[in-house]
Amino acid sequence: MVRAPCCDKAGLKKGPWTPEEDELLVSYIQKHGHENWRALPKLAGLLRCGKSCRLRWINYLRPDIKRGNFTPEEEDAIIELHKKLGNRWSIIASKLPGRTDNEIKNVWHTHLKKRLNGPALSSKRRSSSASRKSQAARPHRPSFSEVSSSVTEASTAAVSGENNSSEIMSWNTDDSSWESFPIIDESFWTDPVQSGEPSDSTAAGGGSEQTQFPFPDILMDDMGFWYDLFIGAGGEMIELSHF
DNA sequence: AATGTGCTCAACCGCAGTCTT
DNA sequence: TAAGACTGCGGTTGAGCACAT
Repeated sequence: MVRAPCCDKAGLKKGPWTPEEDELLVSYIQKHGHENWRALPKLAGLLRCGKSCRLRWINYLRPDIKRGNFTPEEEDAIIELHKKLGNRWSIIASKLPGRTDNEIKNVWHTHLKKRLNGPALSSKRRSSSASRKSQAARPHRPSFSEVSSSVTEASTAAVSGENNSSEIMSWNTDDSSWESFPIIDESFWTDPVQSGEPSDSTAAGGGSEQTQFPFPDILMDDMGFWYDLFIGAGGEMIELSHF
């Protein structure tokens, strides 16, 4: 085989990422994208394996990560989707804009599972992340804007959290450019009008306990294929994909 | 104030599927 | 077609924090 041998772990750093490493990673991806994770750390000057870089980017440095606590609507969505899909966290995450599979997995194991199975949360902790007063002593967890603003201010001026912008940036690997998308704020989860009234199909069943929320709805067709629908801005149903 | 316990979450590990040569 | 490289996913772990005693 012509390819280089698999990840040589000797000398590669592990553990929490430093702000300097974050900056290197963001800076590199801004300029070159992330087509080859394995080669990326070397090219970016990082002593990390590609896997670690990918994880860091996907879970924390990506510009479209939604920060903050999970809303009750999001939690309900996770529960509903988990009923249908099981532990397919990446698919569940794809239905919750701005949330990562890792984050959802954590919330499920530490919070939602207990809410479903057992008695209410212990008296010691009544909310998950909401009760955390400070993250200061934790490993550095910067926002994308925090990292990228020190890299190239111009390219990230509209990133979430800055300038009260209503857009987030996303790297398009097809044409190696940044794309902007509307920010989905808290009201997205709580205001059904904003994202279009869900069709009757999700609310049908008169008085059923089925949660009504503006997420893609997972359905199974006659052939046994799962597919999902997303409620468009005008309330129309948009089929996204089969899986 | 000190200690113990439980919780959170960032990050790692290993596996499986896909891709490339 | 086979073999190895690469990517993505789910499970798990452990450091550090909050809260109770």
